[in-house]
Amino acid sequence: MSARDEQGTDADKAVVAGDEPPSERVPLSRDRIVVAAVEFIDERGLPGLTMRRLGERLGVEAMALYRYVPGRENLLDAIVEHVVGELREDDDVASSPTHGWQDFTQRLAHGIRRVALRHPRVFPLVASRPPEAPWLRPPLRSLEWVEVFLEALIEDGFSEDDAVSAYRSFTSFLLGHLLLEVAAHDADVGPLDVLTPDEPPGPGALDDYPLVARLRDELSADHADVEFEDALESLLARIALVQANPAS
Amino acid sequence: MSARDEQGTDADKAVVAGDEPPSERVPLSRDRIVVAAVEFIDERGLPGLTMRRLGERLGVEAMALYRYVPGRENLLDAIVEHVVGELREDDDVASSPTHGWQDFTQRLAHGIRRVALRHPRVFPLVASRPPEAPWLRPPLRSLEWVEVFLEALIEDGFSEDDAVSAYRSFTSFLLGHLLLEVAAHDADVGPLDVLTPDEPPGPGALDDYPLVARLRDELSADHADVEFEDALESLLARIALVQANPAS
DNA sequence: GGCTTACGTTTACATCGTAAATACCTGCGG
DNA sequence: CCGCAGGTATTTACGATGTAAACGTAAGCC
Repeated sequence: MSARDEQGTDADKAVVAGDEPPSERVPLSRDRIVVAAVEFIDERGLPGLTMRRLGERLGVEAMALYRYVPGRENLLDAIVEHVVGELREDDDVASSPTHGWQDFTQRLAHGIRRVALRHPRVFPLVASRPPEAPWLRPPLRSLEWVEVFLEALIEDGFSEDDAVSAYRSFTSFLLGHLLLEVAAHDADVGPLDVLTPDEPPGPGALDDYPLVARLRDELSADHADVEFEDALESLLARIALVQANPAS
Repeated sequence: MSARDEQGTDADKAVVAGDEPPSERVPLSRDRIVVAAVEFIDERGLPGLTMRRLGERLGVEAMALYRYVPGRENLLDAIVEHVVGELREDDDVASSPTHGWQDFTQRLAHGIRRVALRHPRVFPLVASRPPEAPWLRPPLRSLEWVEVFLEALIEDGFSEDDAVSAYRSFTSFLLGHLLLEVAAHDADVGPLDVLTPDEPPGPGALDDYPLVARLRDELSADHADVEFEDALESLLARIALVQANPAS
């Protein structure tokens, strides 16, 4: 899946560039399908995605997709891979650590956060699809990133075990924060399509919960930015401790 | 799920066996349905749960369920509520904080972890069902627990804003850790039923990722217990900082 | 022309959630 | 005993979904 797969979306470009005048239907391709599927979920949510509707969006019958995608489950995997793959095109995230592990992991975290916020309705999929291997922990589900993460720490003097343990903390942190951030922003992985989110809880519903009632504004407020920053900083500080003090 | 449910299809037998002479068929009930559904997911995974199969397990046609449950989506919500509700029956988790916020939140965290580990295939549902209100952050999706959490902190001198912010950190932490722990232990929210987990990655697949290859044992190792402990402790320490120093 | 090959469509089927109508008690007043 | 009323479960039915299999169709090549 490398030699020929740039042909996907860019097949269009080649055509637009205008080599071949007659009968120019862009043929389907795995890449075009996946991209369309991501757009679809961004717009209408995961539960709305069906093979037939996706085909429709591509001007094609559902069954045509099966030439490029073995089935729906596989398509979902491909979607996850594609979205996580956007990290590679993020110039703020170095593909190899050049300014130390803190700089690198900071950038990596923010890069993933950008992905999550760009595709809030896809992210739960990234979070919950069963990983292919135990070491591919969401949301960092790609061998490349695991490798480079470990490399960054070990190069900076972490023991191997400490690097692995940092990797675990890092992914847990990202997963929890981003899943909740994204859920606040939008989400619905489960139910139907746009399903009205129920009226704001009936008055009196909070009567037995005075603190929640009193703090509901603050509880609903969106401080995701600074919270992410603070928690990330604190996590990295904690990780740094074990590096400075290899005894523990 | 204990005294009488080995029955299922043969509620008749119990009757024939003749304990209670007249009219002793256990009637269906919302609770029986939810309990059966949780068991079902525990055994066969979320994707295997269909109305028909659940009916079958209860010795009943699918449509019978609709008298007690408005539909599948509602059932899923009820499942989540039920499972989170198990917290109330956990004697190690105080229903109101009596030994200070640290003790309380520690116990709460461990209680939720116990729930997650008891129902690893249900937990992703707890994590990903769209919350009813922005302040009901998974996995603490119940007004009661939010209220008592805030109460614990505020009673111990936290400002209201600090309590809310601690609540946020706490839930993010739990969600990330438990989701990943549970995913390692089992999981599959997405695909079909028991779907073999693919053979251990073909040899040579890791050739380009020497660190991952070298560390794969450590990467697959299960240190969830101590990791959870350490991370929780560190989180609580961080939270304690802001309490001790209300300036920041 | 007639092949082959690539791509998309048609048709078909099992399974799903669920609406509506129906059948099956079981206890009641006559 | 009758019928009958209300609750409970079943039957039947429909539209939507994922996907297997067969079929059409068009382009390139001999």
